[in-house]
Parts: sequence; structure tokens; C-alpha cells
Amino acid sequence: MASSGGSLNTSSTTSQYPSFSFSTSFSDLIASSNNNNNQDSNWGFFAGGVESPKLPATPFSPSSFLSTPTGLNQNQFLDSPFFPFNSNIVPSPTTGSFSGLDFKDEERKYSSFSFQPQPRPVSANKMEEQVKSQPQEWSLTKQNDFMSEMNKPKSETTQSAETQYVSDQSQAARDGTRLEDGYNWRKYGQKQVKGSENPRSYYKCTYPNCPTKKKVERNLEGHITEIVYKGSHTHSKPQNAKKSSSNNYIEAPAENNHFDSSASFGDDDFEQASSISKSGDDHENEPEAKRWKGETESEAISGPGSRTVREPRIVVQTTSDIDILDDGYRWRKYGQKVVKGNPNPRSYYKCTYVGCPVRKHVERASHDLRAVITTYEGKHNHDVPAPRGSGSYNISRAPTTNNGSTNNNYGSMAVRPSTNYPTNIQNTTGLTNNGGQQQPYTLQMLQNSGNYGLMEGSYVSQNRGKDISLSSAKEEPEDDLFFNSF
DNA sequence: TTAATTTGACCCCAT
DNA sequence: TATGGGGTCAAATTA
Repeated sequence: MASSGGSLNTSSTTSQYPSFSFSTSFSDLIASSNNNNNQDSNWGFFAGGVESPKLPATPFSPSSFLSTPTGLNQNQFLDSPFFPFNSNIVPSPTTGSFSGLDFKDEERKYSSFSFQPQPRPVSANKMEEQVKSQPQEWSLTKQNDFMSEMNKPKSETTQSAETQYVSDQSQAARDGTRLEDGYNWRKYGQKQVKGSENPRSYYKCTYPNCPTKKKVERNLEGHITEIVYKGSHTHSKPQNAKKSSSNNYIEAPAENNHFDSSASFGDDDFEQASSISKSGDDHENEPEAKRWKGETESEAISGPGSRTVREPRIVVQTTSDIDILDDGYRWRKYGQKVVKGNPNPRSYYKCTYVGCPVRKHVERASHDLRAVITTYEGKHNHDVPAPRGSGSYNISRAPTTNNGSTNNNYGSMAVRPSTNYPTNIQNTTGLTNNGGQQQPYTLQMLQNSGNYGLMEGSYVSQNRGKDISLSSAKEEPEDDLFFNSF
């Protein structure tokens, strides 16, 4: 179903692949992230739509903002394929250096988010090459697509409400064989999904035994409107993938794939989580359709009805199964910092409900400026609070369930091209409201299980952000410590 | 001739 | 239990 400004895409597939709208400008985000006094959570990037060229106008300089994270030297950081070389956040062209923030606290507190550095010398060119060739598991298009999108006239980018995003796809992308993510894909199906006039194409990675799939939705003009990835590649990226052919792949041990990319969020991060999960589980052999389509993790691990401790496993599932819409909860911002692998600041929030342990952090994906990554930790032990007014707090939630498709706690991500509508819609994903059936999750469990709620689109309305951001920080000493560590 | 794509039918899960 | 719909298969078609 069409979504107009301020409403979510509520097509029949919304519950699985919700669409999001963006609200505030990216400059707002940057302003917010660059000013701790601004407690707002002005997530959302494109005021007035994608065409807004505000992005390059980031008010901070790389030298004052970025740092080389602990455990990641500058070269490694520069080598990160997700380093936003084509944003304004760039290292010095002569030194490539960044001044420092301290990441020790971050790493200590969120150790599971650590990244494997890549001890290789790197040049800016190489870095760019890597970014261009890096599998973009968690992004729909690459930044160059995005930038070209940004430069488009508004008339091109804000078309129908049905098509929230029109990407400037290359011809290679349009032919479907190589959608600019560096991998080779074979189309194995196409469907017209209900509620959308856009056909959806199904692709499989052509590498032998690679379980990775993706589905691509295009509008009537052939422009990609949505890409959803599933699974993680068990191989390295083909070096010269011009046409779908397994011959183009460079044989490499699958495990190398977890480490041959430097600090990054996105697929590498999830693959690392996946590598953990592999040791204790063998779910990669289970039918893919289940995980793709919505098998709950608890069912996958322990069988239907079981809600025992979940084993982490490889699930680089995107979007589907996740209660990805706005979570409706109230959050207090308690920190913000830049973490390695992503020069974009990560805001940290805590659920304001008394005794609720849930936290989340939100960051803009470094490799896809349109994507916002929200990571949840913990489960709410309370119901969704009543909305504060119906205006900007317009919650469009997927039905919260205590079971089934929305109860996935493993890595998931909504990956979708940016939407064009200035809207106040808040989009969240991750843990679902589990009502009173919360299990005693520990942070470690959640992290190990890849309990990432990922999303795209803007996040956290400005109003709500203001509501929650100034609440007492004394309630949470550790929050203070964490916050002070910034 | 071969490989990739298309497309209708079927399977299976969620409701 | 029935039904709808998304995902997949596989034969036909196309490049």
C-alpha cells in the first residue's frame, strides 16, 4: 500500500519488509551527533527528500571528529571498506590521520561489537576500491548510487508514494546479475507481490553452495526500490565479477571472509557473529526458506514453543521477521560516540521505563548513508507505553507478537533505499515487545546471538527524543560512566 | 549450443 | 482447517 509522507509503507508485505520514511535532515543528525547538549535523536537524513544536498555540509571536520579506534590502527581504519570516502568525512589526503577519541570504554562495554582489524597497508585508492567492492549486505545501494541520487532533481526522487525510493541504478544493476555489491547472482524467480506494483526478483549467489540470496524489488521503471539480503556469503568476493559465473570466484576459505575485511559494521560484523555461532550450531544446513520466511529463532534452535536459551547462529537475515517498525518505547539518550568501523556517531539510548534493561544504539551506516542501524540489547519487560499525543508520535507498528515471525532476536536488518518523504515516522527494529514472556537475556547472550535490530530510514522522532533525552542520568550510574567516557 | 532469464505452478507457512 | 501469499522450482524462452 502506498505510503505518503508520515506513514509507513503498509503494503501487504509490510510486516516483513516494512518501508520507512525519513524525517529530519542529515545535517540535523550531524548536528545532533556533534553536540552532546543536543540530546535530540534527530535520526533521519534527508530533509525534503533524498534530493537534499545537505549531506556534504557536515559541520565537523574529520580531524575533530574521527579517531582511530583502540585496537585499530589508522591504516586499518582507513582500510575499512566502510570508511565513507565519498562523504566529507575523510582523512587528511596527505596523512590520512585522524585525531583521537577514546574507544576503550566502548570496546569494554560492547566487546561483542569488536571488529577484526586488517593488518594491511592501505591507500586511499585501495580503500575506495574496497568500499566499492565490498559486499553490501546491509545496504541497498552503494554510496555512489546514493550520491547520484542526492544530486537528482526532486522530481526524479520523489515520485509516487508507492515507490518510496528510486535509485539511480547502473545498467549493471538493472540487469540483475550484478547489483553493485561485488557478488554474482543468479535470478531464480520473480513475483508480483500483493500490494505492490513492483515486481520482486529473487537472486541466489552463484558461488557453489553459498546460501546467500537476495530479493530485489523494482518499480515499473526498472529502478530498484528495495533489496533484501539473506544469508552471508561463505566465500570471498569475486575479484572480477562481470557476469554471473562461479568461475569468477576466487576460492578462499570461508572463514577468511570473516576477517579479511577490516573494521566494519554490516556483513562483516554479522559474519563475525556468525562465525561464533557456527561453533555451536549447524543451522546453515537447514532449509533456507524457513529462516528467510520467518521461522522464529527459538523455534529454529529449540523447536516450536521453546523459549529456552537460544544458540547463536548464522543469520544474516534482513528485514523480514522483525518487528521493524517503530518500537513505541521511550528512550533516554545516555551517550554517543564514534566506534571503529563507522565514522558516524552512534547514539546510545536506554529505555526510560523503570527497571527495563533494554538499551539500544543507533548509528548511520557508514557504507550507506541512508541506512540507520539500530542495535537492541535486552528485552522490554513492559508494554509499549501509550503514545504521547497523536501528532508526531505517530506510531506505525507492526503487530507485536509474542511468538512467530517477529520474535527474532538474531541479526536482522532492514536494508532499503532511502525514502523520500519528509516525515516524522520513527522506525525501529530489533527486539519485539515480548510482553511478560521475557526471558532472562543477558547482554552477552543477546550479543552473541546476534541480537541486532537493524533498520533503515530515520529513527526516533525529534519530539520523542526531546522527551526522553533530558531525563535524569543519575538513575543509571553506569550510564553516567559510559556517557562521561565520551 | 550454452547459459541466463522468464514465468507459471507448486510448496509451505502464517493467519 | 482453510485460505492467502511469499518463496522456490523447473520447464520454456531468450540472448
